[in-house]
This record gives sequence, structure tokens and C-alpha cells, in this order.
Amino acid sequence: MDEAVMKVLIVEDHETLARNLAEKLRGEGFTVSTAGDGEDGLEKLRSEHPDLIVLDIMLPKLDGLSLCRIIRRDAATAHIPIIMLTARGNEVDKIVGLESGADDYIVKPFGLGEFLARVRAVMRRAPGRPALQDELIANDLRLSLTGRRLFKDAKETKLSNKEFDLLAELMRNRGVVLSRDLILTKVWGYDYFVDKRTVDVHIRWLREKIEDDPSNPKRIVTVRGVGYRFEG
Amino acid sequence: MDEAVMKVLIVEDHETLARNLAEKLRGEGFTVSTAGDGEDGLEKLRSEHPDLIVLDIMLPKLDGLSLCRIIRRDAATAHIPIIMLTARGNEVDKIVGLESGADDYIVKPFGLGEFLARVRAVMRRAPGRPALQDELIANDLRLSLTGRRLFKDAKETKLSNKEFDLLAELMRNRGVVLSRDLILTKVWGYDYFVDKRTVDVHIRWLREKIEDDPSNPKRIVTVRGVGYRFEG
DNA sequence: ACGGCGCTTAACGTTTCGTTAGCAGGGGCT
DNA sequence: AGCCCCTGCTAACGAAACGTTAAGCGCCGT
Repeated sequence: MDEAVMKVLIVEDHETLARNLAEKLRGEGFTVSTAGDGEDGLEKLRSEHPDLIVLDIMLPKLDGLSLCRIIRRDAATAHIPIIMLTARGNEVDKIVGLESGADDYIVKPFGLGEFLARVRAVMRRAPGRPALQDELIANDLRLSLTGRRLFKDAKETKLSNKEFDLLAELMRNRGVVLSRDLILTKVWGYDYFVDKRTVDVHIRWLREKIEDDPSNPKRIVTVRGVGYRFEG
Repeated sequence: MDEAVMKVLIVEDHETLARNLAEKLRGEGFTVSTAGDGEDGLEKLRSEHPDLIVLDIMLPKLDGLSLCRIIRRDAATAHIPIIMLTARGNEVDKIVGLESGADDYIVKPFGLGEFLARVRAVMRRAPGRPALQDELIANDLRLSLTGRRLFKDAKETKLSNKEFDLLAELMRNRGVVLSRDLILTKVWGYDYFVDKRTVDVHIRWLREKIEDDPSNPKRIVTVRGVGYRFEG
């Protein structure tokens, strides 16, 4: 099947937040572009034709609600799902009371995992869109992202949280060597402060579960001095 | 459907929303009138003989569900298609259930494009009855949205309100992990202000009722650090 | 007004998971 | 060949998430 790459446009003036969201989404295989204010967002929207828009309410130059209305009014963009970001309080009422046309909203502060869950949920129910990729498959391994489950030979193998995230990251980058640093950033978070060896331990546990012979790994290969690589 | 001009009555207390919907419909050639509360809606309904009614659930003076029932009870208005607007997932069950008589519903927040699509769809199939999904079935469980009742092995099991809404939400997303945040916004509402752990307790009570061995749950599975997942 | 039911919260007990540390082994570079 | 760094592995500790129970509180109906 052809792998439709989902394009996401993030309109958020808070740079750190924007960067974090973008990275998280990229890590999940999305293509992401960002805009720092409403007008910039409008421009990028027109030039890049995103499949999903993440929109902060408070924005310089052109606020999120107005932008949202503009998007909905233009037939060329009216169908694009929108997730709004908001601080708790009156802002929520504006979204839900809906002058807006947003498809979902998240109240700040929120976790990246929660954010991703919402993105998936919106994509899943958006009509007429290609279904969001939910499974990573490699030989006898099947990883369900929304169910957070691993099937090996059609039998379920229980994974811990970190194991799951780690395996997903590896499988998403099949054939590519991932450094421990990169893995830590993607799986543990940009502000991780754990030891690099932690990765080794989790790799070991993963091998225990997915390799036929854990001491002779065929799937998760060590690249000495560099990192690990998942083999399709 | 003939070419006569279609009259739509919008009963919605949120002014901006009402205006947006009205504009959208007028732009499509409908004749639109609006009412700001339930009683006003009832009056306008009698004086203007609309061909379609758009009805918010939460309304001053006379709520949407009651108004809906009144419309259905009066032979002069019983045939008029109704689209209900709702802010929460669990309100949907009240629309679908309780013989409200609505022909369709839209959960806020929604896009104007989707709104228009619903309007057209309802007009097209009026005056036939809608085919709203009424039952969620998984193995020996049957959840009737119409009756807000749960049947296990064809025997009824009583559920409290929250239990019902929670189970419905879980069953609607069979196989998908739902975070506590997501559950709270969908079941408790966007403006929830309860502790996350409240979800746990309700999950516990649900398990007591639907699991063969509540301390070894097979249907509502915990995904540590993430949330809960319903297994078909 | 009273009683019951449902919802929430708080507290406690339990389990699982993640991390660290230390040691052993081995590959590669000098 | 030898040294050193990188990696593999185990065990144990600590933290955090979850399960469970019980008590309080408000609401509704009797």
C-alpha cells in the first residue's frame, strides 16, 4: 500500500512548544511545518496544503479563532481538520461554543502523548481522508500504535511502556541506525536526563521479547560506537 | 426534493454560533430564522412552519430535548426533521436514547462544512427515519444506546449514568487506548474539574459488572501510564 | 425530612516499571 | 599484542502508577 505522508501545520508563537510538538509528530512519521503568527500561518496554509492544522488561540497579528474561521470559509481549506490549543477558562468556551469550527481542542498544559492521541483521534474520524497509519509491520511483528500492542506471529507479546515506545521508534526507522542520543531524545523526551546505558537495558529487554535468539540478535542490530538499527 | 425555498429554524442561545450557522445556510440559499431560547423557539416554530429545525441541547427556559419531544408530540410538527447540537459525547446518548426523535446530531465543535453536509443529508432522507447506530455489541455484551441499558448474556445489568457513558465511550473505541484526559473530556465534558483518579474508580465499578473476574480484567484492560482499552 | 443512590475524593496497599551501578567480555585502534 | 572504550548483562533499589476500600456529600425521590 502507498504510504500517504500526513502533513501537519502548527501555528504557535511559543517557539519551544512549537518545536516540541513538531518533533514529536516528525518522530511519528508526519511531515511538519510551523508558523509563528496568524498571518504566517495563513500563508503557509495556502502554500503547503496541510492535512491537519494545529492552532493556538492566542497568536500575534491574527488570532487563532479568526484564522480558524477563515479556513472554514474557504472552500479549498474548509475540510481540513483543526485542533486548537488553549489555556483553561473562557477560551475553551469560545471553541466549544464554536464560532470556530475546530474538530478538537487541548487544554494547556498537556503532555506530548496526550497531544499525539488527539491527533490520531481526529485523523481517525476525519471523513474522506486516508486512514492514519496505525500499524508498523515487519515480518512476523505487528505493532498497533493506537492499541499499543505488539503481535508476534499473531500472538500478543506484552510490552512495557518504554519498550513499546522504543520499538516503535526503531521500527519507524527501519534500516537506519539510531544513536543513543537520538533515541533518548525521541523516546525519553527532549529534556531527558538519564544515563545512556539505560537504552542498552531496554534494548536487551526488547531483544528478549522479539528475537528468536536474544544473544544473537537479527532484528535489533548493534552498530558499535554508533547505536542500534532495526532490520526489516 | 422540490425547488421551493427551504426554511430553517435555528434554536441556539450562543449568538455567534447561531449567526455563523445562519450565514452559512443563507449562503446556500436557505431561508433562516433564529431563536435564542426554547420558548422563543417554540413560538417561532408555530408561526413560521420551518422545513428543518436545528436545536441546541442546552437552552435557557426550555431545553432542547424537551422541545424536541414537544415537536414530535404535535401532529402539525411531528414530521419536521431535527438536527441536534451537543457539546459532549454523553449528551449524544441522551439524543439517541429517550426517543428524543432527533434525525441527526452533531457534536461540538464541528466545522461549518460538516454542518452543511448533515443538513443536506437530513433533508434528503426526510421524512424517513434515520438509521442512527443504536447498539454497541462485543461478545456477550450488548449496549443499547436507545434504552441506556446493558445486556450481558441477554440478561440486563444495571449501570449508573457515568458507568454507562464511560462504557459507551470505551466500546465506541474498541481496541484503542483512551487516555484519562480523553475520557474525561468526552464523558465528563470539556469543562471537567475532577481528579483523574475518578476514572479509575468508575473503571473498577464497570469491571465489577462486566468482567467475569474483576481482579483479572479481560475486557477493560489497563495500559500502564497511558489509559484503558476495551477489547472486543 | 429522610433515606438511598451515585459521584467524588482521599488514603493505603500493591505491583510494576525504570533506572542505576558494577562487572564481565570483546572488538578495534595504536 | 595490549589497552581501552564500548557494549551486554544482572540485580537491586526507588518511584510512580494502579487497585481497592471507605467515607463524605449532594441530589433526587418518596
